[in-house]
Amino acid sequence: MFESEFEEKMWALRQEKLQQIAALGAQAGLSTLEATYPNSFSVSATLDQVRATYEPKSAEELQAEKPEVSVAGRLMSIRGQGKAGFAHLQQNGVRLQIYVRKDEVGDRAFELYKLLDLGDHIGVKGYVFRTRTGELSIHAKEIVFLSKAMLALPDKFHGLEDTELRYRQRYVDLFMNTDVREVFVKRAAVLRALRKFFDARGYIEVETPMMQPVAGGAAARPFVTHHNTLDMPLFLRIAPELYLKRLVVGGMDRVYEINRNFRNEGISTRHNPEFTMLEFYQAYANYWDLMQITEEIIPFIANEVNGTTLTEFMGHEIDLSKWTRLSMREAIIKWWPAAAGYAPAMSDFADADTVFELVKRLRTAEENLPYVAGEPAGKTIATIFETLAEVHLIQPTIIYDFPLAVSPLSKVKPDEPDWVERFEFYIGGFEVGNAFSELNDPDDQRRRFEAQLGERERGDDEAHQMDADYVRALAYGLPPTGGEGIGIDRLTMLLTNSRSIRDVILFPLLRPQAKPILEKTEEES
RNA sequence: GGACGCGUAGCUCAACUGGCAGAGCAUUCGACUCUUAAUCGACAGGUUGAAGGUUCGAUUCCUUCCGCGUCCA
Repeated sequence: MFESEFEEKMWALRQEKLQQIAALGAQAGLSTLEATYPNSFSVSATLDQVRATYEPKSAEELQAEKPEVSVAGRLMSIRGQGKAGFAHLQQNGVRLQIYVRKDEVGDRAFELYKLLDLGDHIGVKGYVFRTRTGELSIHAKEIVFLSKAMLALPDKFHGLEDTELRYRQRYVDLFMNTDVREVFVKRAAVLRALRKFFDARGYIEVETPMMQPVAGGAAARPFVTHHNTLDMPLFLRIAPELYLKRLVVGGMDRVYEINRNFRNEGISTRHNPEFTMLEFYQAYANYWDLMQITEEIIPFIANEVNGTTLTEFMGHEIDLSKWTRLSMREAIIKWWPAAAGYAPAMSDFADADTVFELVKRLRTAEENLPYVAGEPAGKTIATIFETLAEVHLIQPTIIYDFPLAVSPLSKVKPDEPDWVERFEFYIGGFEVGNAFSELNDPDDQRRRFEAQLGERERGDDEAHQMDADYVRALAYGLPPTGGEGIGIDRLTMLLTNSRSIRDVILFPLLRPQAKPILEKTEEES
């Protein structure tokens, strides 16, 4: 069925128009298919190129030259004028006006012009000129029909504004809202800039399994699937981390991967179940080196994508070249709420009892702090940090030194065995990246996995699983290595001032719609 | 998972305290050979997200469900 009677009628009407277009084509010796759904059209330039070439020229210059072009695009506006008419073609988000006169294109082409609807694709041959109001246009000498829009376009002035419809019918969103197109052009520029950065520094781009027998490398619940022939369960990866470090063991000293991760958790303006992550690993580097690289790569990408390190995000002016570094403990102290009494001292983070005192003080201050009795103190500290500090981290900030308890893959600090050489960086009030000196002691790694299994039994289904083969890989010797992950969707949000992660993902996950959009059941003899 | 908000024509939106469901764009027909949110004239377009309830009467009030959004966890 159609969405409505309206759509069904329109579809039928446009089928009739196609038949009339076929009849016009037949007069020129074209078959019905050639006239209604031709399989190519030869253009001499894109609309963008026509603009770039002729925009600098005056009306007089163009009048003298009458440069001939052949262009194609989608009709986005049509203004009839009796025996003439104007229309706008759009291609790749760029519009160009065409001018059609019956006495110039002939009776048959003008008949065709009158059969055109908004959304149709046509080819136009003619010469470039300027209208009386100065708009660069193409004076048509020939019109070629290329493809019909069977459905009505959204309001030509307001476009498609309904958020749900924009996500569900991104194909409409993209041609109606050119700023949406711009976001995804920038997203592509982000990926290009990342590859440029790493390729120039001797990193090798690799692809590791998306389907893994053990989903490791992060704290998250995985999606489960099944391989029929092998009759085995598989998990969509939550991170490529453990495979990339296997590659460093294998002697690929510098590797990076840009690919999708899948996490079976909630959806929000910052979370989509599948998202794109960059991870890179560098042998003989530690987390201090990674901080250095982070402070280089973010401004580099901003410059490549936007031509500036300044970005406007949700009303904040952010300079991606100016960084602050704070340890996690310093950040908690800095943003300790006055209502919870005097700020903690460094020694308050030392053991479970003093950390629990902090929890009690925050509870009296009515801070909404998730806390599970019996959880490791380090986990509590990390939660306190997220609760108190995260929202303040608008300007680029590196938060370093994480509790061992929430970092099963990081190397401990030599002088503080409960803390690890790990940092996350925050921009715009959310986490963008995560990095650490990689744990490379296989015995220690095995013990950490076993501790995680304990957490899992305690009910934490995000705790890490045992990956025995990864431990075996480490046993062949992983050099001292630094590794980092950067969330590409979130980085793109920052560079495009997008409030929701769904605005930087072409097809964000939505619940299936109750009504089918267009389930054509018409019996076609 | 929780709180709040939204859902009316293909699109963008109205509809007062519960009283005949409307407009613009798009579509259809007509006029117009430099228009650009073209203009002018005429026509058509509705299961008000779904189901139930209150009421003489529900787009409006109530309940449940569906979808989306924002904030929180």
